[in-house]
Amino acid sequence: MAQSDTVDRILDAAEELFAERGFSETSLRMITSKAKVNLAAVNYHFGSKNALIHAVFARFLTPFSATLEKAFDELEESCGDQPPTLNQTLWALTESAVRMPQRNEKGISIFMRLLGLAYTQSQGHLRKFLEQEYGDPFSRFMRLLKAATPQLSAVDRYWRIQFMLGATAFTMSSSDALRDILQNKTGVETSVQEIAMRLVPFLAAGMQAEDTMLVPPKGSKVSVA
Amino acid sequence: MAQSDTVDRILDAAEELFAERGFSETSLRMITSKAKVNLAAVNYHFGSKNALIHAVFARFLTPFSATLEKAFDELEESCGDQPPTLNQTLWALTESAVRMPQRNEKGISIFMRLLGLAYTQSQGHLRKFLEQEYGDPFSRFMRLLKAATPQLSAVDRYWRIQFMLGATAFTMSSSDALRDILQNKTGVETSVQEIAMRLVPFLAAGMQAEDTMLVPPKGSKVSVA
DNA sequence: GTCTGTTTTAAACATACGTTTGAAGCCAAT
DNA sequence: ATTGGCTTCAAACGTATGTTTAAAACAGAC
Repeated sequence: MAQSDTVDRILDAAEELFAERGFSETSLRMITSKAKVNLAAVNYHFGSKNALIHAVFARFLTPFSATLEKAFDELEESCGDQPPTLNQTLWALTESAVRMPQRNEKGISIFMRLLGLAYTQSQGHLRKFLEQEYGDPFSRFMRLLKAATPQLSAVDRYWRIQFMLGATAFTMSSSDALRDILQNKTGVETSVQEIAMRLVPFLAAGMQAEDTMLVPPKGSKVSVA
Repeated sequence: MAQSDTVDRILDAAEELFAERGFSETSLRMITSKAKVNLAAVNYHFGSKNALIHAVFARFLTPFSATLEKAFDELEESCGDQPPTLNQTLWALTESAVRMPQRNEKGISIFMRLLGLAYTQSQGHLRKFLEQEYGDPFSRFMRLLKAATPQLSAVDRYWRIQFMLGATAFTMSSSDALRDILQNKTGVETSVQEIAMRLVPFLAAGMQAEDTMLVPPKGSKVSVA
């Protein structure tokens, strides 16, 4: 609560509403009324709705990318001249995400959902903003992946990275809903940490799959182009 | 052009625009002007924008689910009393999708993107519509997956299916863009069929991953809850 | 206490949206 | 030629959006 800082109250409300409903589906009036501030406050403090969206991402992503860079530094150092393994790389990313200081109990899952939305909901301005602001740690992650999977051809690696991104972004972007469904069906509670721990082995196994299965089973009508 | 059927022209334009920009970000005015029909035509022929969205999905999904049911029938028959394997099940789905008669060269990739959007862009009405209309083949697919992965716990299977859906929907939904990137970087051409053939082994491997990796590598600070 | 710059407020603005209306157009059957 | 049922059309409706305005409230410095 503190001294009722308007800017933070707006960011908190926006973060939550964006995650629940998406960007275009969330109006400034929803945000300001949830934040209990005047409608004009958003344009006064941020300039525009798009700038507010950027600010929501920056508030999480700036400290996160710093944490991630540090984790990669440590990892590479501890490996000496050997490149880190695939598992180590994926875990470094996962831990950096999970261990981020969280504003509230929902914390990380809200942000995962936002990242997923950023990817799927093709808001040009957001894509450009993220690329420009946080392209470096992303490229570094890509370089680590390349070193960790030397057995893959460039084309194979390219596609499998897309598959990984997809599984992650998609799952995280609806993780709340998915968790609720599972909760209702089986009574099992699932934390974001647990999802991540299930996701990593899945991704690692897929990434390292033998492509002997590339040939369809006999009788299949799909032909190799 | 045939006899300039307004309904089809609207469906074509809507399908393409929805896939490009999402549902809320596509206005009826964009659709009708792309389709070169009057604005009121949508409400006249479909009743509402939501009903138009449903119609776009139904036009593809109805024949597809019929094809898929047939493919599952054949598969189960050819297997006798043995349940189909994971690979067979995934291939049956893939082939049904790939072999659908396509209206144009983009065909399937447009529709994959729409399916991805339907999942992420949480449009309540769409979710309800799809569940109600096409829940049966989906449940059947789930049952086949369950029979093909008896070694997995229900919870593991649940999450891994989500990961599969994610990798698929995400990759396919942006496959055009991804293909172009790869084309520019390496000069390699990739068809949707080829993507599918790379995807299936990835999914199968992830699905069947040993979960011994569930324990983080030593030195990790992530604890099992 | 007055002044100065910042923040908040209520109101309005301009624009875009989905939807509705009622007249006009069309085309086959009478 | 006239009727009757679809279909198209231009125009308008009501509502919601992001943004701007100008006055009011506030805070700290002098």
